[in-house]
Amino acid sequence: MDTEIRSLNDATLHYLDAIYRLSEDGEPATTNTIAEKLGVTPSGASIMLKRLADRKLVQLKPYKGATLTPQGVKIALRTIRRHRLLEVFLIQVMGFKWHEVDKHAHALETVIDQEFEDRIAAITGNPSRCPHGHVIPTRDGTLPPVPDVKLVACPPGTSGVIRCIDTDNVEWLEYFGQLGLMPGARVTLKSIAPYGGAVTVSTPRETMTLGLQLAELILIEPDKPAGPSSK
Amino acid sequence: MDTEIRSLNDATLHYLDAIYRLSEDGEPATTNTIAEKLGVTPSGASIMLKRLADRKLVQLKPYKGATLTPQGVKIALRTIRRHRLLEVFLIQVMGFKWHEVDKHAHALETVIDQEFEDRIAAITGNPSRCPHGHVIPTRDGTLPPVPDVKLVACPPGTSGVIRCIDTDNVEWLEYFGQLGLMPGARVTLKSIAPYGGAVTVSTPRETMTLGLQLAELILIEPDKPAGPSSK
DNA sequence: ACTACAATTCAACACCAGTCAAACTAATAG
DNA sequence: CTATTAGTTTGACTGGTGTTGAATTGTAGT
Repeated sequence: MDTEIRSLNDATLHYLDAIYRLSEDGEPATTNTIAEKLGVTPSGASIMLKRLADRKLVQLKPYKGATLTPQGVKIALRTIRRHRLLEVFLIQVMGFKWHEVDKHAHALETVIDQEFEDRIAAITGNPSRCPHGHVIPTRDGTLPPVPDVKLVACPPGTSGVIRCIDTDNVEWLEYFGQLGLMPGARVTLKSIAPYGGAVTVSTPRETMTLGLQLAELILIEPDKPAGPSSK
Repeated sequence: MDTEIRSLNDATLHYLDAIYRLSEDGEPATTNTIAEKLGVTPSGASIMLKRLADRKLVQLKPYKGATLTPQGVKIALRTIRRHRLLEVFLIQVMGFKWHEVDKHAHALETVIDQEFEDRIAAITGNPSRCPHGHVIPTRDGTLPPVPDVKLVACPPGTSGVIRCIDTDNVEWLEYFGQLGLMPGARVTLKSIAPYGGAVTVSTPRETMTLGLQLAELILIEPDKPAGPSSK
């Protein structure tokens, strides 16, 4: 192994993690959003970003935001792998609820070592996704692509299987859980009211209505059409 | 709960832990031994001790060593509880070997919270001792007394059950494990050669000879004499 | 009582991660 | 094209934990 030994302390890892997640959409992560996510002031984040840039972990365009360097990505993915494996472990082995695991995983992700990571992976059966459905990076630092699509981007009538509930908000997760909307559940999109209106979805058991903000968090794998029907 | 919130960071907890363990014999912990245990220079430890004294966590007699205040003891015992519970968990649930768990427990002991501690305690069945036999402090911060005595302090011929292997030395633990000398095992003290010589002990399976340094680490609960034989 | 030595503390400094308040962009509105 | 403003950076400082090296203290030996 190599990309390891240089003072990768807690703070550094949390910054890289945050930057990675904020720039998943392709846009650089801004100082403000990073600061908010980490609970520090923008000035603090700004200083820290400069330090990370000095260490070649992020590429910094002043006043424009930060993106990770390949080095930074590698380290971030390792932390994210540990976070997500820990989440699986905390539910499978320790009996936590799916809305409780994020904070524990966050605390643990920077203190476990490779040996511990490997052990968790083995015990949990090398899962490919975390309990919320996020893909777990592989040990060698790659992130397998997935066919997930936003439920609300599908035409009404679409059915499929939920693959991910894309949030770490505790209350929302608990709510989704109560509704039975979690990875593995079958859903059908009934309708989307226009202009940010309510979204109606049904599971085999019930039909329910969600605000768009929540509905947008649902990622599904749509059913394959029965045959090779074109058009 | 109360004794909690004031910046009890990593370093503080590790110091209190170290001081507690070094002063278990009644003697104050010296600056040098603390420094050595924590891997810092004596000057660093000295400074830190003063700070801990300012916070009323240790009582400091300059040039003479440090002992914990009741406050400090309480916090130290909580950390030690977490450490030892983690050790049990790491073996029982995660399948680590008994000589591997100390370092992992050390890394984790300062980051888990009360909820996590309670969960581990529940999963492991509220054990009263760690895998090496050290007593686990109770949740309310008391340390139940135990009847352990040093094997080498017993007269030759004494039989009993090993209750504790009192070291965290990885190699030694591994060696003890290979010999089957671990808590729960029956042993009989055969002989102790004078002037720090070899100690011969036997288990139901075999007879073996240990250096005094190792033999001193074995704590047993001697068999009760068959009846109320006086003398 | 004096000396020698080890243990300890002190002084000065360094590093990291943060704060607040002030200065500075970059983009937008008029 | 300037004025405003939201977002960002800088400067000066703080708190926490360390280091090195010099000064100090305690203790044991003669």
